[in-house]
Amino acid sequence: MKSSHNEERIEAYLRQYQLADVWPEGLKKHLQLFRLEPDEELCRQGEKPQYIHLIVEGKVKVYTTSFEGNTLLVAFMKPPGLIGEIEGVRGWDNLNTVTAVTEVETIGFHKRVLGELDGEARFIRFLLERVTEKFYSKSLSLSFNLLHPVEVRLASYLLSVTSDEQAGSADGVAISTMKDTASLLGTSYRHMNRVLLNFITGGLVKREKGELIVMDRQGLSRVAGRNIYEIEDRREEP
Amino acid sequence: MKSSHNEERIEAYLRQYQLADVWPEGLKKHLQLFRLEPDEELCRQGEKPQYIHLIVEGKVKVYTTSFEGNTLLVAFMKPPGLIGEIEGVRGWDNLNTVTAVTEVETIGFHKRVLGELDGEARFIRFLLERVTEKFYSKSLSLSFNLLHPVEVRLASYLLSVTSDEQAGSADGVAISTMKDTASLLGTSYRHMNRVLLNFITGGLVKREKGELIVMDRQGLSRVAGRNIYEIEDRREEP
DNA sequence: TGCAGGAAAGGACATATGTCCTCAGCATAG
DNA sequence: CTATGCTGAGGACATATGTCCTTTCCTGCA
Repeated sequence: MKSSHNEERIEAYLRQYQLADVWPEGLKKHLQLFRLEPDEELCRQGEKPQYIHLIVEGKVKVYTTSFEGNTLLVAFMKPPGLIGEIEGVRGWDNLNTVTAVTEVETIGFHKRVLGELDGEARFIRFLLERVTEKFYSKSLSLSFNLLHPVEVRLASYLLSVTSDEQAGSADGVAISTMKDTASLLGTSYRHMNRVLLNFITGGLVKREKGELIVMDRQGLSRVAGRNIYEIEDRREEP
Repeated sequence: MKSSHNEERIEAYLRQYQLADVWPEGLKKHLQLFRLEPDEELCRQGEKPQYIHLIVEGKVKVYTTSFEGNTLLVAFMKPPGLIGEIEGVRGWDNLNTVTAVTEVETIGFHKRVLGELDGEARFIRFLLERVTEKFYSKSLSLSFNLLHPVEVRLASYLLSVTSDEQAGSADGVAISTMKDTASLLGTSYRHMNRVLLNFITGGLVKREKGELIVMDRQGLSRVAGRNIYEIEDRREEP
């Protein structure tokens, strides 16, 4: 993870996401720009968090490991998502592990700065709104897991890890990572394989020298219902 | 649901839960004391929320109904839990239905008052902390559901609905409500019955003229592992 | 008294998923 | 080139859970 202080780009991002007037002036001088390669770790469950990050570019995945050792996919997050704010506010250790799926850029500041912002009602209000939003997404994604079979979750997952970027072209997932994927989805590798076989039979995906190629996004979407792992904006009601 | 303006009791409660200095003065004159009988509804999923409630007495259960019609137990909540603050902050409709398990008292204020508190950093900060806490509990309880069989969830549930109050004495649950219970636990009545049969065989509970009697809390606890539906305080790290 | 109808219990079977094991293919050391 | 060992695919079986149906029992009403 590399960091820099490129102020223009930071400013540009803040403006892009309309945060320029929410973030207190006193905070701005502490902001850093971070950059991660795919698979790089932004933070790890159980460790003391150092920075609070705003994702401004790319996509990360958030997962958690249970006491028994199972891992569980919590969410994918895209701009303008916050990472580490809950732990930062509470002084907890990280609840989740976050890794980059694509190339990622974040704007971060050290959690120590949070202490200086106690009086900044506006910023705290901003945090509050983000946390409520996250709460909602988490509710949604976990009940999604609870209420849908692996087939649906896997379809949803495949759509998430391969989406947009090269929209038209065939988009591969390394099979070597599929083992982790299985546990991320809360199932066994064996079972995922079974489900995968169905997808292959149905022409939705195909295996090709160590990669999994999505052939039919439409078809996968049909299986997935709504692609619930993605965190979207939720409109406010008037 | 009955409401009153008994200021002394409200004050006493606020002091009891050490909230007297957090809640802005301007808010205090809007506070009302609510009282609910068992099974009474505090709020219903999908409706526009009117009040934000602080539970000061008794226990409520929080559940959600999915698009497909399955209901899912989200949590039990005891003092000093907040209800409706997330929806209130965001202007959403209620995400969950909340009903009283025991007799319940809450301190509530109309959500309209929230708008007047925008500048009250301290109170917003208070809300923020509650929401993060809730976020944590929700994470825990939903992954609990996801990672444990019905047997464990049912044991946990039985401990929750019958707990403390009459600690020693046999404590009954109406079987007629067990159908709802099944769907609250995210399983079918049929399956719950199967599990129940095991409990009965094992002497953990017994059936008796329309009631289910917990015979062996110890034993149930052993099955439940940690009784996860209860929302406890989570200590902050220094 | 006897019957319709509903609630509770549980039987039978199907499906979803987990665990353990085997087998084939490939890579790499010797 | 062959032995060794790993990785990925998939077979066999067990378990957890869902769906549908039948039986039993009670209750209110004709």
